[in-house]
Amino acid sequence: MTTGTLVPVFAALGDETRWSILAALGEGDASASALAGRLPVSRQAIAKHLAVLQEVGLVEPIRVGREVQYRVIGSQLSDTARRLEAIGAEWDRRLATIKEIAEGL
Amino acid sequence: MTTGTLVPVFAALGDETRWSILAALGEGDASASALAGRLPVSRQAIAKHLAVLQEVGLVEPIRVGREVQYRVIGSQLSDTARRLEAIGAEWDRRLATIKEIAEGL
DNA sequence: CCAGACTGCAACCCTTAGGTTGCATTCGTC
DNA sequence: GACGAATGCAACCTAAGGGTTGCAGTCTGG
Repeated sequence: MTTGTLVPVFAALGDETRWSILAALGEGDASASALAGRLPVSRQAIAKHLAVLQEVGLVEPIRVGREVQYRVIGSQLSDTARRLEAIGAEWDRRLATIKEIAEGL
Repeated sequence: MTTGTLVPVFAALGDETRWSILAALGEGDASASALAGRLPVSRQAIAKHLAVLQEVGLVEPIRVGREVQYRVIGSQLSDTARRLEAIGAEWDRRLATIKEIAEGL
């Protein structure tokens, strides 16, 4: 079972505030300050969340003038989904095998 | 964006020890006590993790004699993967749209 | 029926994670 | 070149999460 760098991604996705940030970024790229205007948390809190998201490759920073805007990397979500799907399928397959054995096939 | 009950699942999947438990359960159903024999944590710690995993539907308890064995629900993993995939695709689509607009198509 | 094993509950410890405020710094824009 | 807006850094607070130990309860299996 290669979980590899997968767990930190899930940890990053396991926070409501970060999903709010991702959702807000879905409306278009935005800086930490801009996001702070739309979400009920401070700019610094958002900066920390963005750091976490960037760490696991869910978001990328883009300098625009004196701002640092962030963009969601959708492919990382898709990639993570595929890896999770593979694991889920693996478990289904394994359980099916166990079931067959139990039923004496 | 309907994240619904998705976030707690990711939170549950964002812990290495819980993946160890899931991996161990992949070898076959097992009780908290049995798992404690294979993993470097106490039975009670494992019991807590199992409670979390059960809470989000990743695992189900099965009484066998005086034991309570746990089984991985692979379909929940697959289901979560599909929902994540859908979100990732949505983002890709949206970014593509933004890109087209930016390029003046 | 009784001993032993397994589960369940509770209290407690410690670290981390999410959040805040405040200040320093950088870097465009005018 | 200076002002202002934005970022970055640091200290701090609090709650929650992962872990432990200990004990009570329950229930099977011989």
